[in-house]
Amino acid sequence: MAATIRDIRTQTGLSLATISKYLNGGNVLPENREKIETAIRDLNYEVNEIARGLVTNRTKTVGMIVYDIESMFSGVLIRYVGDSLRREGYALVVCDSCNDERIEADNVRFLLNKKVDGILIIPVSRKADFLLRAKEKRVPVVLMDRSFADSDFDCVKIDNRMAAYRAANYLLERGHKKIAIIASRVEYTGWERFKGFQEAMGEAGITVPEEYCKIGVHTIEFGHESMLSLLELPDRPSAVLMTNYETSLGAVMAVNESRFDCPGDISMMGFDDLIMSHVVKPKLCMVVQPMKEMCEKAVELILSQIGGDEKRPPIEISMGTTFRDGNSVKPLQGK
Amino acid sequence: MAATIRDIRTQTGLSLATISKYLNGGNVLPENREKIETAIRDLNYEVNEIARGLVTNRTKTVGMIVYDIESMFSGVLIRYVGDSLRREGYALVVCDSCNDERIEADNVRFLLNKKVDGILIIPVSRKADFLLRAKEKRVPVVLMDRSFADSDFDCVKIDNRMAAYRAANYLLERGHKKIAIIASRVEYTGWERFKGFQEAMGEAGITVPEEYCKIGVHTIEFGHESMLSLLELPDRPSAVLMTNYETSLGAVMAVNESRFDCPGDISMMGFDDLIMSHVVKPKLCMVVQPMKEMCEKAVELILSQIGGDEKRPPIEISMGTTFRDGNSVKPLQGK
DNA sequence: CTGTTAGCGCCTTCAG
DNA sequence: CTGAAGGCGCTAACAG
Repeated sequence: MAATIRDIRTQTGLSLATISKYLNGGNVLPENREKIETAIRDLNYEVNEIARGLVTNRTKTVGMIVYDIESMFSGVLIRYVGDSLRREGYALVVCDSCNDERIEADNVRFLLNKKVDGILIIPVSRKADFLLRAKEKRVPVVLMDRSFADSDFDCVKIDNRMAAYRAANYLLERGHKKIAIIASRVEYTGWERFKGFQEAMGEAGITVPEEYCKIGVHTIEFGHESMLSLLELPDRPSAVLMTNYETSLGAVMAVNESRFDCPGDISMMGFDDLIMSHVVKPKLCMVVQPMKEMCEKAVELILSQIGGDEKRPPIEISMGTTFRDGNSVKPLQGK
Repeated sequence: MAATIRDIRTQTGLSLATISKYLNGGNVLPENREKIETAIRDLNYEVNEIARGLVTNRTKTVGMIVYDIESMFSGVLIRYVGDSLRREGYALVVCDSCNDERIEADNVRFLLNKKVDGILIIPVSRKADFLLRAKEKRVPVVLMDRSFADSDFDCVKIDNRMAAYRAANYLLERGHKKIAIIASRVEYTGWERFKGFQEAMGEAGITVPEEYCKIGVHTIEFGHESMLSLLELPDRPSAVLMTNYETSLGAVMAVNESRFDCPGDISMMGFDDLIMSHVVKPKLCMVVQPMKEMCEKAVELILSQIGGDEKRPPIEISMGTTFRDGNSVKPLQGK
């Protein structure tokens, strides 16, 4: 049996209160402190977090609900979040929504039942209803990567419209006019990015033909097939913007398998500098999200909610993106 | 405040014991059962797992330690394990060892401290020392994907040697003699597979030249650069075996970027049918691991240990692999 | 600074 | 089948 606080009492002759206080960083006479410390060592004592949790109503555990754990993007977020949390002694319980709103709602219930101290979530649903229970129970929630139309939750994401807007302008400035896009109607981010793209094109006075707009899902497959069909178009675009990691990867593969050359025949601009870019040829120009910073910020927010007694208004953080230069975009003569 | 068992008492007039028994599936008079059930609904009662855990010494939580959470392989395992566990009401706490033995040992300590009911682990270390503490505390452990030289833990994996052995023979039977391999000296599986490969080649009376053996790490980068350098060899191999998902992916990309054609100039055989294969050209021949089954089995084992009172001897399950046919291997005229 | 005394919410003997 | 009482390991007021 593991040693308990009582065993320490019998060995030191001190009272439970004193020992507890010591364990929680209170002030104790140096002489007693000494005694306790040796007792802890002798007995191999470790606090029982469960017992502590029962009284403090804290579990030192936070839940993270991701839209799809098989996506690279989720994987990276889990990693950074896990790291940051761990550094503060918190465990991370991961739940996968499999891109399904029903499962997502279920995940929230599950985590609340497990008494997590807070929930980080990359939501699938576009409405916040399913988070109501968390709010009722006053379990802090932080949205990541995506937000709701009128959310009053903390949220950490990037400015998706702006990112795509700037990406489109980058291409426009280099003389491209026939620009296609591979985006998503399912994923919030894909949709936002599509709007940013449209905005830039609109301002440039260009109407994007329908066959240049590949709006589907953020998967490797979709990126792949979209790029293939774009390449086969009679009036081939001169540049393509892929709005996330998976579609970027799929599109690059498609081009490399084809008889076309990038950037010779077609220019490409991607999203999310994960592994691929260090490997793939050509070196892809891309919009880079500050993944690590996002995660650290999200953890900071959730911990501040957990620790904070006075509740503050929700904070929505929109981070900027950066460009990574490559050689996948050819400047055209025009302009 | 959430409702407690006491609130149910006041509403039903029954005693705590009766209610508790009901909650744990015991027999209760139908009339009382009725009362309790309506009270539960009225009060929105949910058992407090924390409190229950304190007395039963169970948390309904298991930990999973993966060697590297950014690897696709880990991602898939986490997914299936999480699913199976969840179905039984268990939460999954994920820890990333970042391929570092020190972090790995720390993860074990952390999980034990969090009082998980069991630990699933894809180990980084090749020795089991760091798991001793778990054994002392009688926390069940199940190894996944990799095992130790003399482990007495439950373990679920594939027969790596045999898988590679058969893969090599597949190539040999189709007349290939100049076969190269991309494997790993770091990852247990890569090393095992390398041995299986060597065995098959040895039996075929072929000595594999040193420059055909790319032994490094299981990363996309390594697969990529290895394939590039193999392609540049004066005496180019006619076929290459990649021993895991990441190296397969990297190698395919390398070939597609190069001036060589698969299977025209070079044949390829990969490992692990994750996403890539549905996308990539050519359709890759590969060794497929029964990921889902492995995970289900692992969960079954850990739960049986958790639930079982009498302890049984450790079980080591070695699953078979299957082939997925493709068109990345060209039969040679010889033989 | 230290000790005493209650619980946190639940389960589990025991009697009845 | 039901009820009463004790305790899981720890924290949180209070007094001293």
